[in-house]
Amino acid sequence: MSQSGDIIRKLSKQGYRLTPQRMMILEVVERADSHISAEEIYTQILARYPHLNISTVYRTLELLKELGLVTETDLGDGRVRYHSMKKGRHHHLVCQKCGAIIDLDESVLSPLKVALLREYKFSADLRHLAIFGRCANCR
Amino acid sequence: MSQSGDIIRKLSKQGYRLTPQRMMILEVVERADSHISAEEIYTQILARYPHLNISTVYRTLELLKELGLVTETDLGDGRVRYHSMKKGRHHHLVCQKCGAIIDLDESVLSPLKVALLREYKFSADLRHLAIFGRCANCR
DNA sequence: ACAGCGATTGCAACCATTTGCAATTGCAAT
DNA sequence: ATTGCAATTGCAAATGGTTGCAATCGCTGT
Repeated sequence: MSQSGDIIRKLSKQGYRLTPQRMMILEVVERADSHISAEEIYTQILARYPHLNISTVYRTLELLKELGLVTETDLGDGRVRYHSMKKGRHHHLVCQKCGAIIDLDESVLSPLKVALLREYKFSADLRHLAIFGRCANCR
Repeated sequence: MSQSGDIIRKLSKQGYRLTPQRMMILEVVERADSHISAEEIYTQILARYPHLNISTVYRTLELLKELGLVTETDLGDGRVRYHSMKKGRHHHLVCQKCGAIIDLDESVLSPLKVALLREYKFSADLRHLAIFGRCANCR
């Protein structure tokens, strides 16, 4: 964790405490192959360290979101998934028929972001979106 | 309910049954001032007609969504809200600081829809979106 | 090293929504 | 009008996530 120092500083600078639970949760999210659910984070940590409650996982993920370290997205499978911001921004197209998930570059949404800013003076938080619809094969 | 005929035909044509519960739920959604929650639909009907279960409300709303009669949207207050399709399409900008909700014309999202169709051959279902961020006053 | 205080955690209860299943009911054929 | 059967409902349990509160713990100043 060469980058932990940054995060530790970021936390303590804003008056947040560095607890073992927080460190482990952040570590699991950063290590994760890709999008990981709260339950998955919870059971992974519990296997090695039994002093953790699921509500702490949710509260910590909320904090990491506010600090801009993770993003969340709902791919439509009844649970929210989290993703380390360090691993790059992107979005998803989710086919409602076959379930295919197509990754989408951030740039596709920049015109929308610009339009909302210009026409409504609204700064949209389009960090990690899931857009539902039908893929090429399912129409 | 001058339009009920349409809906009744639409239901029975596809093998769905016309139950009193369904009729009342649809009626309440169509009558509603604007975006209404499942719980609100449930209690409104229960006041006059006691044979209704909340899970029937959810299942009926799911059906009405599939038939294109209602849309749902999550304005970030921990419950999903429903809206009659007959009352026009629109989207919402939700300010995460002050909670302001700005209504958005459908047209703002058409360039995105076109781009996704052209570049990804993906037909996006952008029926009733909530976009989160910061409004003009809160930046 | 220790005390004090506020931040954080665990716990249990709660909330909105979904699901499996048996009982009921709408509707088509008779 | 009656029957048969699949669609629908009600119920109760389960799911993912949130919250209030008392107990605990990290950090700052001594």
